[in-house]
Amino acid sequence: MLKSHGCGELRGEHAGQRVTLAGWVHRRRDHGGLIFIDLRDSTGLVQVVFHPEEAAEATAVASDVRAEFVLQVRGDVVARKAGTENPDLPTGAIELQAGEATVLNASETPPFPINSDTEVGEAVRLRYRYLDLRRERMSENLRLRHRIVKFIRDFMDDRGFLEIETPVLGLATPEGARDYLVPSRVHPGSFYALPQSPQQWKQLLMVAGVDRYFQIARCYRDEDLRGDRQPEFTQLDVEMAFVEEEDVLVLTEDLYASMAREFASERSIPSPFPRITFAEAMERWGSDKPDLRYGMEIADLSNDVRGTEFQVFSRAIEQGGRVRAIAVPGGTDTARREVDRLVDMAKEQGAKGLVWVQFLAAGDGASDRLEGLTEEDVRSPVGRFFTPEQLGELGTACGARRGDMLLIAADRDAVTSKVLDVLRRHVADAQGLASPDEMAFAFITETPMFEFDEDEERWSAVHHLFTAPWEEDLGLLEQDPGSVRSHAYDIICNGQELASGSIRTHRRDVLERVLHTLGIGLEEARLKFGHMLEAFTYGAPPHGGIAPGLDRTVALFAGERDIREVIAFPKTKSATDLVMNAPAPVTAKQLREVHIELDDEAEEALEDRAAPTVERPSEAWGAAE
RNA sequence: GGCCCCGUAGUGUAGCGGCCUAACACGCCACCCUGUCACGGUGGAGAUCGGCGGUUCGAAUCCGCUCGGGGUCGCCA
Repeated sequence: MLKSHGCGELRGEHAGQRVTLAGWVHRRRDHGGLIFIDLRDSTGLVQVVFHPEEAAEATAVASDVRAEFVLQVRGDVVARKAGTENPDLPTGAIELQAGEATVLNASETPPFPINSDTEVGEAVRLRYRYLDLRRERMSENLRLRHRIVKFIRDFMDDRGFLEIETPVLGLATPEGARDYLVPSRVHPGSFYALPQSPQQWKQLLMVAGVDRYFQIARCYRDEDLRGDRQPEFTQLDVEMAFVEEEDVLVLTEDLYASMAREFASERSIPSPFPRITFAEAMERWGSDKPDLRYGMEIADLSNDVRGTEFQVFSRAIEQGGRVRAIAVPGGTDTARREVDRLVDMAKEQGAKGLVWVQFLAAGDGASDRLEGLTEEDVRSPVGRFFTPEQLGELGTACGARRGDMLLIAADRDAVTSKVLDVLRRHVADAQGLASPDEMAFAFITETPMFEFDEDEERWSAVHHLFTAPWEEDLGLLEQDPGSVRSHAYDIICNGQELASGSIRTHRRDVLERVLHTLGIGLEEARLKFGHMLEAFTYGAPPHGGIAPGLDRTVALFAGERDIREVIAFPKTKSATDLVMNAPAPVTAKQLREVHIELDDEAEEALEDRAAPTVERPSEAWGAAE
């Protein structure tokens, strides 16, 4: 080894020892004689002192060294002189008196500072990801991710789960996301698909008699990206045989509660995790993944406004919709411009409009209840349709006080839910209502089995087609698919879905009826799912599972908003890798081998293909090899 | 695929028709400084404003296209 200790490991008790360290020059403080260097490696930082009188050669080396040079130093660990300790540093009680120093490698000045957490543009960070990962925040995220993965492996192992790898080269699936395809050289015209998840493999493992399976599995989806979506991401894939919904939920709660204790002991979690049905979540928050850290629940005002002459409300109700609202605390202070913005946001979500009512704050000491309101106490575009008392009653129904603002939407439930959910989250964000010290876990259960796809005019599976419908709803499968409940469930936290799973249909007859409802004919089913249908005829055990998103889970514990911050080498929004510059064209020979021909669009795109925007000084260097 | 935002020295920002011969901070280079730890001091180098085209007497500033990054809706679980 080129070093005897990690830089960050040294403590007072090491004083007097002779050690060898190796690491990067984090920062250099040259006093024109005496030189201090903060040496950094994966374990942390330590201060190295170079005394010109005691180690002239080493000091000469130190004076030529620059940021990010790789340096090896041999010397004595000494307690710092009284008054020169640094309490901000774990190693601040001691320092290394350099005896010898060797430059193991020089470094160009990095494109952005490694030794400070200055904000740097995404593109530059991704282009030089290996340098970005050297920075404290990123290296801590990598470390946390490792600890979480290790924790999960130990946790699953303790409970008798077997980690089994499944193929990456598989079969394209007709349902769900777009597949990444891999052309076959040996079978001209045929393609593998990268797995969107190991869903079918893990169910086959259940048929194989593996009672308890898990895998830290990479999944691939060729869809447009977001801050919380990458083309390749990682799931903790879990499946169990001979279980019911309750068993999976209990395991999942145990896992997340344990992780929260281990990695976020300072944050509060609910115990037990609330169970909320899908229908209740939509009713109270308009979302299947509500942020439960704050209130502003949706109230149904339909009965209060049923007979109103304000047609926006009455007509919406006549047409089968409802009038629903949330009360924004302190919303009366909202500037007119911001209120207009809320109206625009509502329209973007498909609402025809948004009615708002502001209840002006009462004078000092007066009650803030919505009683005895006068014209002056209320501000609203629909003021002339309602008396102040009527508006006050609407407000009271929403739990509003004086000073608050009602946001009222009138439409089909699908629209009002979506609109009020977006507004609720927006307002909470703007007002900082969500406490960072809270992790509001909850399960969402009784998810509908199907939803109607308006575009394709057919039913599609909300979770996926192997999900088991409720036994008591089986009769509705053909007549009223929309009201069939399923044994699909999600675990959510702070407005994010962390995992979803289900009890599967292990019976072939039920699976065939589900396929029928989805409009997948027997012939097509045999072609795409024949292996599953077949496997289920050989004594498939009842089984079910769940698949937590690992990236989101780590991001949650790391306090990161964006899963890119917890992935070592993420891709940009356009699914490119800025480090390697992938994807890239391949040679004509490679294309011929896999029997692929480019169309005109592809040829044109290759001609216009932009040179890398960021200069690559190292390219000439690489080309010489 | 639609809509929106951004693109100025190495990094982060300012400038938003002529005052820009492009400013500031950090970084970088040189010199000075023996106890600092975001060390300090003095001096200096460094961008023609992502690219292309247009408007204008005049463009970093306005317009169009394009490339790249990001957000959002669709898509995706």
